[in-house]
Amino acid sequence: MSQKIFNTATRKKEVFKPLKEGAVGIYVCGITAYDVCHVGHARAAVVFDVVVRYLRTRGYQVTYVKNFTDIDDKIIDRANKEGVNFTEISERYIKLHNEDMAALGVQTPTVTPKATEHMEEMIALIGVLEKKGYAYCVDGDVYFSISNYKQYGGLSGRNLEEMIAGARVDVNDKKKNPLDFALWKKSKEGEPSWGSPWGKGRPGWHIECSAMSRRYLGETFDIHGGGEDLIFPHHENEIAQSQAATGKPLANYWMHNGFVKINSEKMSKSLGNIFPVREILKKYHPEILRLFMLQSHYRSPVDYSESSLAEARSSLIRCYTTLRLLKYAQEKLSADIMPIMKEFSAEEENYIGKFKDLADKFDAALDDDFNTAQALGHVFDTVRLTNNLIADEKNMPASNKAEILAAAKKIFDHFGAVLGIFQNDADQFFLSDKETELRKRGLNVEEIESLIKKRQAARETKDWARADAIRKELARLHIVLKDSANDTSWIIE
RNA sequence: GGCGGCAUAGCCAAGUGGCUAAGGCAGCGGUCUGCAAAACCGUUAUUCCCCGGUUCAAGUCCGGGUGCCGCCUCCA
Repeated sequence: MSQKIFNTATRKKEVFKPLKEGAVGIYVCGITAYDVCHVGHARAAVVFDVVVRYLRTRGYQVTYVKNFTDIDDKIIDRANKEGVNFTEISERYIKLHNEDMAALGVQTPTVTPKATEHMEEMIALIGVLEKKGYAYCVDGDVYFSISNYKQYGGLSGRNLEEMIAGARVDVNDKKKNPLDFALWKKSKEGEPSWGSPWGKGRPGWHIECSAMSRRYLGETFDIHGGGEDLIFPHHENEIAQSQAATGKPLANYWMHNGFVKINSEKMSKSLGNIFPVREILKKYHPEILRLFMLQSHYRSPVDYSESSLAEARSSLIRCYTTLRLLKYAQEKLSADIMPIMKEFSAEEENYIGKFKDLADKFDAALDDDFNTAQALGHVFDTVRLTNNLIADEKNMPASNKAEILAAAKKIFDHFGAVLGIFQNDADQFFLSDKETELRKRGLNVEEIESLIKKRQAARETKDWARADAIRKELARLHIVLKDSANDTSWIIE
């Protein structure tokens, strides 16, 4: 089956055809480095991480470019507030961004260019636009002239009259048209600046993406992505700049991820509901956050709340419980001596066929515009099938069993590699989850363990009343016990 | 005011013309267990916001209505 992508430019799902057979160039707008990353950044990062991971498992050679805006008004503001150089701000937040992304299991893009390191390219590009009559300089500022670029508005589906009628664009006497946007901004006294043919200044926001995508991916590349808020004006402006300069399409497919809402409200500074990634990760395992986001389609809005993360946690625990059972079953088996290989029974063939079928369906879901929600449905079906298998395996010859378990493991590895989950050893996951939950609830491990020991002693003397009393006591702390032949394990719910 | 999106069970969420409307969470009944937990089996939407229409056939297409949301200003 072929890859399909919903293209914002046409508002349709299209069959993906890369410019170069077997290779994909993708550019995603990264962060402006002036504050720590929040859930919204995390979603965009995870969405495109999965896109790139999946395309790679499909055999594409992917060049993934994600930029850092490291010079911008907000960065300068912050630097002024703290009384430090702007580079100190941008470097600090780039570093924190990288830590957050690593924690989320987001793979590092192929190239992560910074705006300040591409001044020459930007200035050259502005020069071309000026020469071709698409840009004009007023008093040290350079603006892109919308009226000279007839296709303006193509991506967002707006026309000039409508936008002017919208009349919410800022008033600036220097601009010929209120929708014209800055390519180059004259610097004020004391502001960071770079020399240019138009005098000292710094680049406008949009030009960096045009310059850097061109440098690393060429004049036309396959996929351009970002958050849906970037459609207008950022991506519209990028298209105008790049296409006016080259006369060629900028990108063939435009992908935009939906927003993260917080308890059904828009996340915004004024509402004070910004959730930084690092705060969330103190309370939840990173894969929980990933799973939560991947359970919705990437273009839909997703509503972040404590309860939805708690639900995602239960779902992930379901998966890791099975992964752990699978691991134990395999370990137990490898300790046994392998008898001679037998033919598969009809029942065993049935398992193998079903696993194969689920793996195919998983890929088909991702082929269809990266439908991770549907793909996860198949992951959970695989969990159930694996549980069935583990319950059934007693009747199977060891060698056949080993083969089927290995097939199941391989499928989970594939799911995990694409979605960036199941990347922990199962026991490790439960350990880490337990630590997080204990910290969150301020519970003490020693106390719990000591109660469990007392209960164990009571059980040995068959003092069920006492054992149950302790179980009840722990249940009040949301601790659920699981008894096995000779010990008791526990988990926090 | 302009442009766009969404509305599916108690909650979250796939499905965009055709077999029994995925999956997760929560709940209930059962198997297992000293009791539990996990797992498994069964169960929880005669119906997809409302009203019309197209069609042999609609959650899925078209028209109208209602409600919610996003963008148009920096924003993932």
